Amino acid sequence: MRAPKTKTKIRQEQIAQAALVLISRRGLRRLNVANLARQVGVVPSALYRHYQSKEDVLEAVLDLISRRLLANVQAVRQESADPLECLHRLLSRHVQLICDNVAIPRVIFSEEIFSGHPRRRRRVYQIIQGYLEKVQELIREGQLQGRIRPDLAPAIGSVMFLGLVQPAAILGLMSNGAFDVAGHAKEAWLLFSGMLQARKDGGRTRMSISARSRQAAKKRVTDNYQ
Amino acid sequence: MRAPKTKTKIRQEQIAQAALVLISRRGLRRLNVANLARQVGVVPSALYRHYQSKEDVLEAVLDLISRRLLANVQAVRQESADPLECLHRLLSRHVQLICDNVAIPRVIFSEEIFSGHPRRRRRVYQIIQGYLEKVQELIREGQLQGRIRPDLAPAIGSVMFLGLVQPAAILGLMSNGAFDVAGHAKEAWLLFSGMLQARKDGGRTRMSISARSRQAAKKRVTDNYQ
DNA sequence: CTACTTTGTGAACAGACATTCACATTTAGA
DNA sequence: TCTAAATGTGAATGTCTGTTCACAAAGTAG
Repeated sequence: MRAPKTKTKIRQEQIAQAALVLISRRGLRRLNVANLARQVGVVPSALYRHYQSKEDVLEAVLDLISRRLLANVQAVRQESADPLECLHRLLSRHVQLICDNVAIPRVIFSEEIFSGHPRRRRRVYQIIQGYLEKVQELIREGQLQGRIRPDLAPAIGSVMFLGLVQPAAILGLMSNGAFDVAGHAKEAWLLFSGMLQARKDGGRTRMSISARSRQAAKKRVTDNYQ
Repeated sequence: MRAPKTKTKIRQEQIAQAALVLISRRGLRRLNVANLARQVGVVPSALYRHYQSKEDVLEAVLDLISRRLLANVQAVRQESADPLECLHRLLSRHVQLICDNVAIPRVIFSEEIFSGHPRRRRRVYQIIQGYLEKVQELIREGQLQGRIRPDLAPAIGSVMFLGLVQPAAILGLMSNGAFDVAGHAKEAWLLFSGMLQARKDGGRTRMSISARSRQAAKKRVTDNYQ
């Protein structure tokens, strides 16, 4: 049976999506051109009309992942104006995303990335850094509003934020879903958010953070943007 | 040139070590029997005198990793009696270990594991769980001594502990060492240990934690051991 | 010294896999 | 309608890689 001819732009999208599905199902390791073609509904050699190599397909998959990650950031920003609440929602969405789409951690943690062509590794690094940037922005805004302790370096906080999900995600993958990722994230958030709001000294109430600290946070934001 | 005959027990150790070295250098993906044999100083087929398959070599590598992880736990327990101090030292040692030995995160995060034979995946899961167990014990002891807040579930705390290093380790891998793993761990520990010691209510000093909370922690220890 | 076991070697095999190419079919533009 | 470009197909190729096997050399027990 012959597959209907389809514009390259659309096929490229189909192929990337199909790859994501297959990776979710069987892992990056067992993603080969034959399976990918079958999933799309064409013959292996047809893929080469739309991508120059398997490498390029992988790159497209990375773009897909990046877009989905950043879409979550955009979504939570529209749902709430409170940075702390945004972070909370982002955590939930992130968990949801990687649970629905196991391919994401599979690809991000994959050996193929670490030891693969440096170009691909740099791409993944960019993706993670891009995501971290967004988290840092939220942290800075929280500091400006006095909802997050001003002595927290946003760079550290953002990586710790990732740390709330990442080990859990890995355990979830390896336990075949037995490990309760969402449950962990929920508990971990309670502790983490407590830490975000903690005061170094015990004297003041949560909302009356000193003006000097607020100034420091403001300065850091400015520094980071220049 | 012919390699000297060597007892299987010793060769097995050599092969596993060599594999770890090669994985550190070039990644699990590019570890093949040819390279491995060359590193050991024998011919490919010779490996099959000592291991039944490449799978088995990988298994031996996992054992090696497990032993090194647990050795750190044992070491810090001898260095200090204070559970909190133990955790701190464990963190430092862990960072040191994975920096010196990039193969460990490479293997643990590898796709080969997630999507490889279920037996291997279960083995890695066991290794991580074993490590987490030890961390949980330290947390429980800290709770008994009133140094760690009693309302923290050790299981959550232990996974969060892992989260202090894991994302950093990945960033370290992908940035080619540009990301400062040790620096992050240091900062993250300050925040994390603050969280461990935080009180839910603001009324008491750190050392006079309520007897009831201590009792709760004690009970959890008992529950977990039966 | 002899016989048996263990370890090492080189060659060869087999399967998986990405990629190429000549040819067929469909689409789009003039 | 005619032609050229775009897309799909089947077969074939070459490479990488784990594994096997018959044979050689070294150790070991009697």
